[in-house]
Formats: sequence, structure tokens, C-alpha cells
Amino acid sequence: MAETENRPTNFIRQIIEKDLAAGLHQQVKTRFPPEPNGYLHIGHAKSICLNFGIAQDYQGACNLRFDDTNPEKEDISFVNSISHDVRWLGFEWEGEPCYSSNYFDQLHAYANELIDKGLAYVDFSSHEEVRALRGTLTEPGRNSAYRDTDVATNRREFAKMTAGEYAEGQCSLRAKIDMASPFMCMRDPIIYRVKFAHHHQTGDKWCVYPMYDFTHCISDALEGITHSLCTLEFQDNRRLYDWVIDNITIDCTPRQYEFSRLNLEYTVLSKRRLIQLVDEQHVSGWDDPRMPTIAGLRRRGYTAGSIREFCKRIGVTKMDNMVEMGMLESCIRDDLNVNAPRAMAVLEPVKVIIENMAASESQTIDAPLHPNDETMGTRSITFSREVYIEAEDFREEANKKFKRLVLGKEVRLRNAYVIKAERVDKDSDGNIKTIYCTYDVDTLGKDPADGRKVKGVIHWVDAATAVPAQFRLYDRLFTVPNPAAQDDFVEAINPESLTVKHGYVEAGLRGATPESGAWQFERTGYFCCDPDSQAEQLVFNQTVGLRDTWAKIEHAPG
RNA sequence: UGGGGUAUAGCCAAGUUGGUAAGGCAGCGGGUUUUGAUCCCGUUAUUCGUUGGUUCGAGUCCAGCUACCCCAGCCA
Repeated sequence: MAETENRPTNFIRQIIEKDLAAGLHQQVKTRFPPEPNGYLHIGHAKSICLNFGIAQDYQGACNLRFDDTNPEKEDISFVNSISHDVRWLGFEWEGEPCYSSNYFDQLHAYANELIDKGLAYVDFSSHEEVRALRGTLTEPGRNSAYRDTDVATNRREFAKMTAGEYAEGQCSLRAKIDMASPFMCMRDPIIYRVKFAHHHQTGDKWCVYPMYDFTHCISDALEGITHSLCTLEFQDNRRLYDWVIDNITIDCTPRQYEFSRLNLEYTVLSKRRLIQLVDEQHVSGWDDPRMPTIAGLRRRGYTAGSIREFCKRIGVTKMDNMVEMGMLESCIRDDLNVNAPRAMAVLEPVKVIIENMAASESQTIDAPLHPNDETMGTRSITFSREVYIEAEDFREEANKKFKRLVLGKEVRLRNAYVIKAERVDKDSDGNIKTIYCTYDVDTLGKDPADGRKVKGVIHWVDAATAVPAQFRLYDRLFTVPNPAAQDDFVEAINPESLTVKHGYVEAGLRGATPESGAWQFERTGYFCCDPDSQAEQLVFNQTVGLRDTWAKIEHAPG
């Protein structure tokens, strides 16, 4: 609903439309290929929306493929969370999820094909020797002493490697390409290494694992991927991608296209840094509401639709970018503004006693669930002699710009009556304990009969039926726009990224759960119930605040 | 002269047979409003990294320059 309807256009979709028009493919096929070594984040959402979105819009298909060639870093828990998050985002992959590890047998056979063609060799050089011979960005590399080993020997040595006869690091299988290539990845890249590691999918079957560059292109070809979309840092790797496909016997020629990865201000989007935040417990976990992970955003209250809309708005190009948080916030506000029912909550309560109302009296008021959408219906709220209002909504004195409750002045209680502040009670420290007011009985649902204007409206909760609740307010996780550029990004963590408040919500929210959806707490922001919430102690996360023009006015110079 | 990429408003981004700068976010001004919200209206690049060239005409074509990003894991 809040999602814009027009289909996105970008250079990749243009290539696809051209290919389709030229009859190059009868059906477009893409894939989303995460390594299961962490949780998905908003940057992955960009890739997911691109790949699955293309499949949807061009009647094609998109595979979910776990690129699991490095068992040491991977875990089955990540394949589960990734599958869950992709579905939650609203996408469905073609058939069963795929795994690069499904192709280990075929990959191994292709490695042997390369050996047979004299295009791969087993190298017994040490890590240090390999590095030293690789050369530098400006100097060519030099050939390894093992580069000209004969085919039969290479066959035999690779078999021994595969059989576990060599230790990790003792040898590797390398493609024989060009040690003088200006593309570093073409200087006889290692395509298989020895790793005595248990694999979450293949168990202990293998002690050699193929490298990314060798695996990815072949996996794409085996799955019939037509357009293999990845991020910019793989542009050089495309030469190797094509080299492998060109030098093995395979009847599919997928094409790789690169787009720029997403950068979001005031957060980090690299797997390495997110893992560090979790491991060092700077956050409560992968789903901490301050995290840019899908799980974190979900717990924070972001909807799948708002994330899809965000991906649509940021577009897909090859330009390096740094997207403002405001862009993301605008997407969730647009969604929740139309979809979230309204309610009232007081986050920092101060008691108001309405002196001209009987203590025994309690009224029930029907309040709209949405001011601009009456089809959403109404809710019942109660009003009685004692109510809570927001501490910041009262001042003993204030100028005309302060459209709230001021001593001796009137204000409208949202959905209820006009009240007037008569006097206050303070504690020994001078803090306001209670505000004594009177109310105008003839102002429910109408303006004062004598025509006087009351411009301020504040929210409130009936003390008699209020439900206590904890509110968690979040701020940006980092204090600088680009924490990844810091020497140590951990030092840029915002110590005030979480603020906890204790107040009240209206009675109707008793029993709220994380499945209840979102509310707009009027004049405050959008909230959802956190999984930590319990019947005796409701916990609400602020997804995002309302646009706050008052803050600008109040803090404006002069 | 290692190579690969990218340069359009504060941010994101259209612009693709060269014809006289879309849209979104943010901002600003105004209107409606029992949310300082929403909504509505208006406004925001004489200019497309820069310097030259071709052309009646260039963001789009050509040449030079500059800036930024990526590549020297047996990571992906």
C-alpha cells in the first residue's frame, strides 16, 4: 500500500530487457547467493529485491543458493536464519534451496578437466612463496617451480590431496593462467585448498574445498543462471569467472554484472563488523533493534514492505553511495502512517488531577483508530479524575510558541476535554509531582461554546485503567556517518543509542504481543511490542519517531 | 600510463538515435488539522568533476586532466 507501484528501472534490468528482446534467453534466471556465515542485513535486502524482483517482473526464476565453500566460517544456524529472512521479506525461491556444496563432485571433476588440459597444477609452494611470487600491483609475478609439472603427476597429486595425504597449507591446486596479468586474480589463482574441516552439509566427506572464484561461475552455469548479479568489488573477478567457464566443458554461459553495494549512514554493513558487534556484545545479538540486520529491523518494527520500498527508492547503479538514514525512516513512516492504528501512551508520566470531576466518575470515550481512515473503526478509552500526561507537555510558564499545557492556561486532551492548569504540587527537590486542573465539561467532541480557541492538543492516559509499560527508544548506533572509515569503528559506537523509559499505555493495549503489529502512539512515534514483553511487563520498541517540527522550532537559534 | 570502476542538487537517482536537466528523501514557504503527525499547494541545478574540441545545438560524441572506490586471502 505504501509501496510505490511503478516498476523500478536500472541498468541491469535494461540489459535483461535487451537480452530478452534479442531472444538470448527464453527465461531469465537469477540467484541470491549468500555465504551462511552471518545474518542478512539491509545491504543483502538490496540484492534480494534486485534478484527476486527481476525474476518476478520478467516471469523468470530466482534461486536461493548458499555459497558454502568455507566450512570453517559457516554454520547451519545461518542457513536457517537466511532462509527465514528471505521469506519474511516476501520472496520465494525456485524449488529447494541450493548449496554450492551440492556441486562438490562436479566441481572436483571440472578441476580434473583443467588438469587434463594442462590448465591447472598442484603447487607445493608455501603461503609465503605463493605470496612472494604473485608480484605486486605494479610488478608482474613469477612462475612457481611447480607450474610445469606434467599432467599425470598433477592428476596423481590432486588425487592424493583429495585423499587427505597432504596437510593443510602443504599444497593447493592452481589454475595456470598468467603470472604477469594486470588482474591479480588471474595470476594462477588457487582454486582448491586442503581443509580438514567438518562441513555443515557434506560432513567429513571432503578435505579439499573449492575457492569462490572457481565455484561461483560453475554453480551459476549448472543452475542455468542467465544473469549473475554481484557487487562492484567482483569486477576484476569477472575475468576469472569467464576464464573458468570458457575452459571447461559446460553448456551454459552465465554473464556476471556488478552493482554498487549499499552504504547506510551511521551504521556498518560489513559482515565482519556486524559479527564483531555481536561477538563482543556491543549489542544484544543479531536481532538487536539497533542492528541493520533484517532480524534487527524486524524486531525494531520495520515491515517487509517498507524495506522493499526502501530498496526501490535507492535504486541500483555502479556509483559508490552513502544513503541517509532519513531515506529508510521515511519508508517505514509512510507504511505505518497508513497502516498503524493510533493509541495513546505516556512515556514520562506526570499526574494530572481534575478537581472538578468526581473521584467515582469514569467515562468511556470512543476514539478513532485512525484520524484519516474511518474504516479502521474506533476503540474505547476511559477518562476519569486522574490522568497522566507527558512531563514535557507541561510548563509553569512559556511563550506562545509552546502549544501545550501551561499554568493558568488551557489545552485539549486528545479525544477528550479541554482542561485548565490551576496549580502544581512539587516535591522537596522542586520537581512537579501533580498538576491540578479543571475541565470544561462541554468540550467533548466540540470546541468551547463561547468561541474561545484552544490551540494545543496533548495526549494522555487514564490513571485508573493505565497499563504500565517499558519503552525502548533507539538512536543511531554510531556517532559518525561512516564508522567503517574509523581506525576502530567500535570507538564510534553511540553510548546513548538505547534509552529506556517507564510509563503507561491505554488499557486497550493490555495483552499486546510482538504479533499484534504496530501502533502509532500519537504525538510520539511508531511502536511495536518487543519479544521481551510479558503480560506483567509490556515492552515497546520505538520503530521511529514522528517527524518533529517542534524540535526544530524549539531549538532554532533566536 | 599496473589493472578494473565511478563522477548529474545536502542524500539517492532518471537522462541510451545529441535538441535545451524526471522523480524520491531532506530543506524552505503557505493552507487544512482535536497528533507541532498526516494531507494539500508552492519552492529548491541557467547546470551535469574539470579543461578543451566537434556541432546550429552536448549531461549525452571526442581528447586531455582531476577526484574517489576496488584488486597483491590457500575469505566471499
